[in-house]
Amino acid sequence: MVINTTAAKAATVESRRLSAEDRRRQIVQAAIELFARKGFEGTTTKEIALAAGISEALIFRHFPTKQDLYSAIIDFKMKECHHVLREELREAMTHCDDRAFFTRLAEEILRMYREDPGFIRLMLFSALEGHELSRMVYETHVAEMFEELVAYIARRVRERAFRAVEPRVAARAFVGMIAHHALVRELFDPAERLLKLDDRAAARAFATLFLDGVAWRPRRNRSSPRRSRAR
Amino acid sequence: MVINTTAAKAATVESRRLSAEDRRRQIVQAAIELFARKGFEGTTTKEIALAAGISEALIFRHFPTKQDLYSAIIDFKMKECHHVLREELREAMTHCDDRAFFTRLAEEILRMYREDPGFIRLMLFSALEGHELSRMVYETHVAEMFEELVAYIARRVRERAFRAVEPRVAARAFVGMIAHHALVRELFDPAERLLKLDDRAAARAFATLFLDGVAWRPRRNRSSPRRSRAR
DNA sequence: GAGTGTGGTAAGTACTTACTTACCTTGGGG
DNA sequence: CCCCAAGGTAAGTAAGTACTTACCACACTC
Repeated sequence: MVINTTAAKAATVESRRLSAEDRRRQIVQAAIELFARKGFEGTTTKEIALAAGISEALIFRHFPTKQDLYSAIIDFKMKECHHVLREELREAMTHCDDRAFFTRLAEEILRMYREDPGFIRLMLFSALEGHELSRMVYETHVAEMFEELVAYIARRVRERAFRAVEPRVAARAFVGMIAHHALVRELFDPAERLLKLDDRAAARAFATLFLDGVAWRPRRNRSSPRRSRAR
Repeated sequence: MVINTTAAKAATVESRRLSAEDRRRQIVQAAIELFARKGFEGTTTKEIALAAGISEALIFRHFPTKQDLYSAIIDFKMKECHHVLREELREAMTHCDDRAFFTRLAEEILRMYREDPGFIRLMLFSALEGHELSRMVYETHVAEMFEELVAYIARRVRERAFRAVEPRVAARAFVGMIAHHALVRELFDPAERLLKLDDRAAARAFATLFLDGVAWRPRRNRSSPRRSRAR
């Protein structure tokens, strides 16, 4: 098994004389981490250099300006995102297995937030600081996923499996439950004081809630007491 | 009608020799606006001075450090927030008018985001940059509102008006729909390309969705065709 | 093994930052 | 009227900041 010399070195000595491409990638990685933690404005090129274990000058050899480094991050993240819905989701869609579809979708979103919290922080910083990253990701990847979800809901409405809800509203509502929950846990309540819930249980609960609502309604085989559902 | 001299001047001449208290307040206001737009790190004391129409030195006469200015903002915002649920909401609660309660609650949240987008930006920047503001507001005001909502849902579950949902999960879900929608519009899709919806319609739609879910279920007086709601 | 191109850095530069100092200005009470 | 405390500022300072310059080191070719 032949190993790339530079890669081998990088792995062992923690970087000495990488190829330009490897070094660029390494700098981008370090920058992503720092921008996600402290924002673009809050991060200095010196810190990035330190984190990457190199001199500040080397950053500027690879990226003429700090802004160019940010642009490289955008390219990197735009390529990395592969948000075409996963196979099992498509399968649930074609089988009209709503419960499975929405549960899995929720799990996917929660997994994304859990596995790469830096990305959501990057997106938020980007949106707040007015950089392009968030706009680009939102207009391509997020919009694409959203439209697929809308299309599915619209179909289920046509098929009379769903009530006559506005598909775009329903889609926003469902994604909202999940994304808000994940965001709150990441940003505001990491100790989960207000709500402690593992991802699978959350996905199941939100999917159920989305499909059935909370208001009690009579089922065939039940007959519990019930009070006003006024107006 | 007797008018405070300094206040009168402030109103007309746009600030000349204010009282210390008035000046402090004015500086805090200017800082809030800038921190909300560009974050703590992204805002310079010079900019704040310019926005307030005073010299930089004056800021430091009133606030020893930039961080102290931020702390003053926290105090200010903590007092300003008065999130005890409004009267009409309490009324809907006691009357068990679920439809009205959840619609109004959604309207309130949407109104808050709409009227003071700066506040949510401040909260997000605070959480991302790791300052105290977001933690304090969340642990007091947000938690308080959340617990009231949880209590209401729990009661409605006991009364068999709601299915046996986990109240905290349901509360998170409902707030999530609304907050996510408002956040997306503020940060990612101000042009409302993915979903255009005025606040009243949104509140109504989300409340309905929360109460009834999307899945079609037979009603007394209807009999539409319907397909699998598998598993 | 001299030459050369590429990876890498130490030590700057010009400018900005949060924060100071030393000094004016004003209004209201004696 | 005059005085002085409190409001206000011009002009700093030291420590960053993004970015440069001039130079070194090593691998590889001829």
